[in-house]
Amino acid sequence: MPVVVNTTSDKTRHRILDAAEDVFALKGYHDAPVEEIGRVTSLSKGGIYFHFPSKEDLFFAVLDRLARRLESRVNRATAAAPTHLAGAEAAIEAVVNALAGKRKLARLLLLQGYSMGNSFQQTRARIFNRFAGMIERQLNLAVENGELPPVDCKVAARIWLGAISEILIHWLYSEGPSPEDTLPALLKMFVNSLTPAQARQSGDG
Amino acid sequence: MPVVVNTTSDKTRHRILDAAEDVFALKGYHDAPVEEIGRVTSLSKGGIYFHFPSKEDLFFAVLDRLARRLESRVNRATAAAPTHLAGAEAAIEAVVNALAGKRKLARLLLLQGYSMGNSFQQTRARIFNRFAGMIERQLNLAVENGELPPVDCKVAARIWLGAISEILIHWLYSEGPSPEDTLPALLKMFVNSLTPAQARQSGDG
DNA sequence: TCGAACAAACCGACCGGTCGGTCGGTTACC
DNA sequence: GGTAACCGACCGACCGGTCGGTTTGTTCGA
Repeated sequence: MPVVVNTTSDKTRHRILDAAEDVFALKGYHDAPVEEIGRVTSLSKGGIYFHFPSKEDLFFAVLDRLARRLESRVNRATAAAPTHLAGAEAAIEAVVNALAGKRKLARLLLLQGYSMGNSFQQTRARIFNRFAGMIERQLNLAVENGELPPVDCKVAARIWLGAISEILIHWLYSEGPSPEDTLPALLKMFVNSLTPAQARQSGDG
Repeated sequence: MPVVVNTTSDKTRHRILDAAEDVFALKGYHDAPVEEIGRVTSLSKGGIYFHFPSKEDLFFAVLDRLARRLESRVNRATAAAPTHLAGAEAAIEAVVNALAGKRKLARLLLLQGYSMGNSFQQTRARIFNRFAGMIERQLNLAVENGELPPVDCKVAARIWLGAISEILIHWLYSEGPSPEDTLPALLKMFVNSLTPAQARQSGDG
């Protein structure tokens, strides 16, 4: 039942993906010559092209693998949550935690994805849409379940996806503390944003 | 007092910036040959290079001009707001409104730089930091003024900058309705996120 | 056990095209 | 006649992709 195929070829394929992940993450699409991926793999350019039809395809394969891994991690986190709202929080937390420790992967997923130019945009959109969808689904369930008042879940999911993305990107440059430290504040605002505000007393400061 | 210099040269410089704005916005940095900017300007490649030392410099000049314009627009909006919290809202609204009507500029500011490679990241960070700072300042004032309870204004500003950025990017891809339509929902969540939530009743659905 | 036969995996020189940047020269204007 | 503005042919580097050829591994018949 498991799809066991060509062992040798498969192993090499993964070696190439690993190397490409490193090189693309570090240099971006255009500044990463295929030859360099070959160097890291101890393979020639021809060897790479034996396994992948083009540089673009290789790049897409790297991103897809990464997104799939992250996605399953998020799914596990949401499944373990006691409520749907907690599931949404867990989803956000999972993404941040997964990328906070790994600058390389964060760079790849959040920045270098754009580096290919216009032809890549659909893929970026697809990946981000998938994650937005995961948050949105949790929020919808939370609303149906009465955990939340009716809110625009589509917009909310997009907002918070953007929020964590920007937090992570900023961390990538700023060399500041880990974004995991800002998680409590972020999650608090997240929940607050979805629940009606208390009647505010007029300013007294 | 205003720096009036070389009229001829200055005019051409602006013509080049205008053309570059178009071409870069449409094609992205990497896929926009300098010659094409020349074609639009009715100038030769050499003519371009007489006014700008490199393609990178030209691109940065385009971005700077755009960011500066947007910034002054935001400043005007915040200055006109009755409270500091309203100022923060106005800042967000101003950015969205400014870019919602102009796909071209939004693409340029939010996407097309990345194909330049890593040297773009610093500029991206600088621009985003400026806008985050503008929001943060308003929030700090609002807190000082008692319009808001104490919140982590740095994190909040970054979050909401990311939110509007992602909303706009998604709109750029999705060809959906204008992001101005999501503004009410967005601003409501924005204010809610900064104010303590009502005691929530336990789920009853 | 050997080795012929075949294919999968891999090599790396090379091609073709692109494009940033240069530079000797020309034009326009004072 | 001097200078700022501009031209455009050209250079050189880079790099994705190709392809004829070599190596490695596997199969199978004698």
